[in-house]
Amino acid sequence: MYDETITSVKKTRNAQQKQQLILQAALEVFSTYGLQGASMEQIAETAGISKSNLFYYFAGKDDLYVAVLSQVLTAWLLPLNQLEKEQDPAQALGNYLDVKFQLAKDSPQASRLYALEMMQGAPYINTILKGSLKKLVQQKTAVINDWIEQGRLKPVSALHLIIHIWAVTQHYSDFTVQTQAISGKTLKNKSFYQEALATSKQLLIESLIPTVVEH
Amino acid sequence: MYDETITSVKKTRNAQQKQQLILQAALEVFSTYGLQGASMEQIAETAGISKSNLFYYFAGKDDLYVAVLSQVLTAWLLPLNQLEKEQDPAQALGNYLDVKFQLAKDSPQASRLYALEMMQGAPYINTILKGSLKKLVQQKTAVINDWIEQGRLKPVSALHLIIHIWAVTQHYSDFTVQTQAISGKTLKNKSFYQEALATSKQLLIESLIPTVVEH
DNA sequence: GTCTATAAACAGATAGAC
DNA sequence: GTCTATCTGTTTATAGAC
Repeated sequence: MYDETITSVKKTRNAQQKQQLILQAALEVFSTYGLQGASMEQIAETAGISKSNLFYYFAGKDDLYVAVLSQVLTAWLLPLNQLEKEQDPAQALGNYLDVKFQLAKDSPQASRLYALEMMQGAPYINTILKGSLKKLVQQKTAVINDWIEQGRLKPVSALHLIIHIWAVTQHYSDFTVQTQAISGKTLKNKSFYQEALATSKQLLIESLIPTVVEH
Repeated sequence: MYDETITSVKKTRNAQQKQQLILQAALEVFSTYGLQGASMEQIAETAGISKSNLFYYFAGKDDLYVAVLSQVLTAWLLPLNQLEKEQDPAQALGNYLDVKFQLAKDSPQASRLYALEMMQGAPYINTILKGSLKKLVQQKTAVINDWIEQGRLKPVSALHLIIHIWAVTQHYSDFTVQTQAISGKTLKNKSFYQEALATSKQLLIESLIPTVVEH
């Protein structure tokens, strides 16, 4: 009886660990070759298991893809939740840029997978985009517009400001090869990282902070 | 004799037209599914010809891909050449943004193909990036730095400014689905196009134009 | 849970008739 | 130049032994 319990707990733990192992391997392969370009064999190999064993854990290629994509999507959209109108605009937006740049540097695979899914028309997450993401963006553009009305931020299109932040962070992550080719550096280089982040803050945030006029 | 000449001219013309037709179809399919995800069958189908006929015009999948990619690469990097230090900074940079936004709107497939190639490590054009693109960027960062030294532009990292412009234009093109999902609009919508472009100019260019101080 | 073997479909590419 | 037929390898997915 004791043994059974212990064994079953162990198995559950192993199963969960193995699932995470598979998801990690799948992220690696899917983010490199895309959904169509990736093969289950390659994913199994990367995870260090057999192909048929992989099919034991996930019913099919699509199932596995959706599982990986869901994880990425959550991590990707979470940081925007932090923006609140009670905060100082420069601080809040600066913090958001910080977090997004961190993600761009530390999770290039997640970034690429997200981009690949978007570029193929987001067939698996279109409903989520039109649902919770749209709602989230509406809330946060309201926050930014609030700042503008209070004179704490210069007039700017809130929607396009958010898009610009997404564009830049996504680009530094997804176009590493191009950046590396023309500059020899990537976000992994500390001074390059600081320079990129500083330029983003200068252009996308500081330029929007009203200059206090003394009387 | 007359007939032969006419026939051969016709055939040449047809062959060229057909090659262009194939390249167009290939761009469509490659940009949607990526190199690995695309199939020669699908490309042939899109072009309205048989698979074996496609193999008559292009030796293999890679050959066709490189042909398409070369066309895109040329169109993609050409506009940057226009930047010259004799120009007015606001005008020159504004014009560059105009052209890049036009491309983003009118050539979403080329944009996507370029992005896909980058995201997969640019295996087919890495040498070009490290060669002529790097050289081009060095020339143009020099132009921007010249403007800054002359006090015609506020201090900013020239390299990262260029990267920011690339990031934004690429994003509006490649992430159309996301933009559409959250706003209901794309660059095809005139007012949305104007708003996006205006915001980019505000953040990436106008914020860098020195305010003339009267004495 | 994990393996070997294999089915079934599909992909890139070629041969050869017309 | 274009077609049909086909070869060859790869891919998703399953059956069944252990």
